[in-house]
Parts: sequence; structure tokens; C-alpha cells
Amino acid sequence: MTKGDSFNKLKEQERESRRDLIIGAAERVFSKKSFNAVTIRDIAKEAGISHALIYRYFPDQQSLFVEACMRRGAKIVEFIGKLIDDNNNIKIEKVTEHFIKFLVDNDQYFRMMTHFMLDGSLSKEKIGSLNSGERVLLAQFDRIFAKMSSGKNVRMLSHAYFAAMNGIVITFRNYPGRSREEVTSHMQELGRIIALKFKK
Amino acid sequence: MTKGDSFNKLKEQERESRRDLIIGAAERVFSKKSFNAVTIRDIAKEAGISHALIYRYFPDQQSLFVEACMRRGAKIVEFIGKLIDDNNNIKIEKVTEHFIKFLVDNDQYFRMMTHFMLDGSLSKEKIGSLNSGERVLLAQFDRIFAKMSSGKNVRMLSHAYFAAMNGIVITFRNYPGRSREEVTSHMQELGRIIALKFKK
DNA sequence: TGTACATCAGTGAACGCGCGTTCACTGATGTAC
DNA sequence: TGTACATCAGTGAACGCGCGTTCACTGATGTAC
Repeated sequence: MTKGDSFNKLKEQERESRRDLIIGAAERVFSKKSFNAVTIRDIAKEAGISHALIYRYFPDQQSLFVEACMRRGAKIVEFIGKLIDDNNNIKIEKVTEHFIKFLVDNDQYFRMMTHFMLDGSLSKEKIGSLNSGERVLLAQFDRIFAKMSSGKNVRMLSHAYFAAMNGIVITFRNYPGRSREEVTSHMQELGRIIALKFKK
Repeated sequence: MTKGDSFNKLKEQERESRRDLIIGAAERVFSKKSFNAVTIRDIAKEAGISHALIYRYFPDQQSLFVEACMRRGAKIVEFIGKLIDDNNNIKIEKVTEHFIKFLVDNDQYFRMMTHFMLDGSLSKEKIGSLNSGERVLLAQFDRIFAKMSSGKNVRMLSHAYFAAMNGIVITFRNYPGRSREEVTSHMQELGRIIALKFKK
């Protein structure tokens, strides 16, 4: 590697970390506002830069949004994966509890994901990358069901379980007239009910 | 009732039926476009009227959207209710099959519902009326679970079941690279898995 | 019957705003000679 | 060492568009006398 190469590489890394700062700001904004209400100007303000600068790092708004979404998605996969690694023969109730807690605590990711799933305006390529992220998460659930069941239909069980968890959080997220704690504990209770049904 | 009264009543009915025409047009537009992409002008065009006229019947956009959502919601409640009425001792697999089919066929309602659930910008009053609509649907599910189980925890079972169904449709609605038929049959398969788990 | 007036559905044009995106520019840093 | 130039992060202002909403107006219909 020549001197010029490593210099360029450093530059590239700096650029990459600046990109990261913007994505991080985006994640923070998504945690505060409803998805459709988030603007480029919001994110720029949160990052402390001019909104024009964002276009030096991302071709357009959608690309930034999708990247922010995927970064959060990678975190949940890592989280669940570690949970299974650390506790051998982990119980599904435990996974459920943590998964719902994660979704509630990080509901920006969750809202983004739902938005992209329901919105038809995403390019095929972007849908594809989001979907491969989803498959990685499903693979983690596969590991649990592979241990639990006799090995058949594992993927379908993962799908059903994943869908049910999503449904719980989406359906009861805005339960009116209840505090955040009450809503969360209701979701956890529903998660337990579903998890138990998946045991047999 | 005086002559003037009945005249006024007729006028009121006409006004009501014109409102209905607008809501109907809104439903049709929602069935074609993603929720956030629907505009007042779209609906006016579908109804064949000037977009300014909509404001003679609805105070603002949100009120129209919520009303369209609730009208579709009333239909699904009616549908499920009738299903239970007509078939005594109906099996939960059957209800699941119809419910998922209804959600897929009427996914405009479904998208609206999800939008309002995830969006925090709705007035308390409007969230309240949407929620009472949801409760009416849950009451139908209660009827099924009351017959099936020994009577305890019926409401929680309905919640969990309802959430799981929602989750299936949301999560796998935009499965990339699959035809509409393939996606639907996948959802039905997942619905069957969940329904069977709710039998015991 | 005719006339002046009230009511109200309906309209096209316009307002005002906020958004995504682009543009012309600055200023710092590195490079060639 | 000094100088002319290239590169590129970063910026504020502006563009263009589409949206929700309002406004001034028309025209039909009913009413009072």
C-alpha cells in the first residue's frame, strides 16, 4: 500500500464517520417524531449542520431514511443473537420479553420498518436490502425454534412468531388513555400469551 | 312534525348522502394509493367534484380520513359478526381465514388503521372514536373465545389474536419478489398456524 | 303572476406554507513547481 | 520558501412544486309579498 493509498483511505474513513454522524442524528429525530413528519431540515438541525450538506453524503432523502432504518435493524439482530448465544437453551418467554422491550424502547426503528412495509413507493433495490435485513433477524428466531421443536416448519414458526410480535406492538402502541407503563405491561402480557402458545 | 320540519329533514338527508359520496370516493382512492400519498384533490377528482367542495362537508382533511377509516371498520365488524351468527360453533380457523382475506381485500382500511395507530398527530377525540370501533371488533372475537375457552381471560385472548392477525398482514404484505397470490397464501398459512395455537 | 330577496351547492383561482433539492459561493487544506 | 492552483467540506439563499385551505363568485332554487 502506497502513501497515497493510505491517505485516501483515511479520507474515506473520515467521510464515512461523517455519514455516521448524520445517520445517528436521523435516528434521534425518528425517535421523537412520527415518520412522515421527519424532514431533512430536522435531521440537519439535530446534526448541527446545514441541510444542504446532507446531499453531499446521501443522494436523496429516501436513501438516508433506509440506511437509518437498516442500522437500527442490525442492532436488534445483534441484540437477539447475543441473547441466544449467552443463554444456552434460552426460553422463548425470555426472548419475547426482550424483543418487545427492544421494540418499545426503539420504536423509531419499528415505525420506520412498518412505514416501508406499508408504503409502496420504495425502489425494488431498497426493498430488497430491507428484506435481507429482516431475513437475518428471522434466522435468529429460527435458532430458537430449531432447538424447541422437532425441526420441521421452523421457518414458518419464525414468521408467525415475528408477525405476532410486530402486531402486538403496532396494535397496542397508541392505546388511548393509558400511560406508557400500562401500555408496555399490556404488551408484555400479550407477548407472554403468544409465547406460551408457541411452546407446544 | 310540520311541513317545514320534514322539508328540512329531506334536505339534511340529501346533504348526508352527498357526504357519503365523498367518503365512498375517499375509500376508492385509499384502495389505490398509499395512505400518505392521498390528497384532497385526488378524492375530489374521484368523486367528480371540485376539491373546494369537500370543505363544505368536512371541516378538514383529517376528519374525512378518519370517517372513511371508520366506515370501513364498521364493515369488517359487520362481516365477522355475521360470520359468527350464521355458523353456530364456528371454528377459529374459519374466522381466521375470512379475517385475513378481508384484510387483504380491503387493505385500504387496514393501512389507514395502521397509519392512525402509529401516527401521533390525531386529536384525542378522533383516537377515541377509532378506538371504540376497535373495541367493537374485539367484542366479536370475544364471542368466539368465550365459546372456546372456559371463560377466563377472554379479552386478553382476543387482544393477542387480533394483534397477531394484524402483524401477519403488516409484516408480509410487501414480501418482495412474490406474486399477490403467493403472498396471500403465505399469510393464510401463517394465520392457520396461529389459529391452531389458539385452539389449546 | 311577478319581483325582490335569501339560501346554499358548487366552482376556479389564488394564498401561504413547507418541503426536497439545487446553486453559487466561501474557506480551509493539500499539491505542483 | 513562496505562489498559483485543485479539491472538497460546508453554507445560506433560492427554486419549484404540491399541498391544504380559503375566497370571491355563479347559478339554481325556494320564499315573501
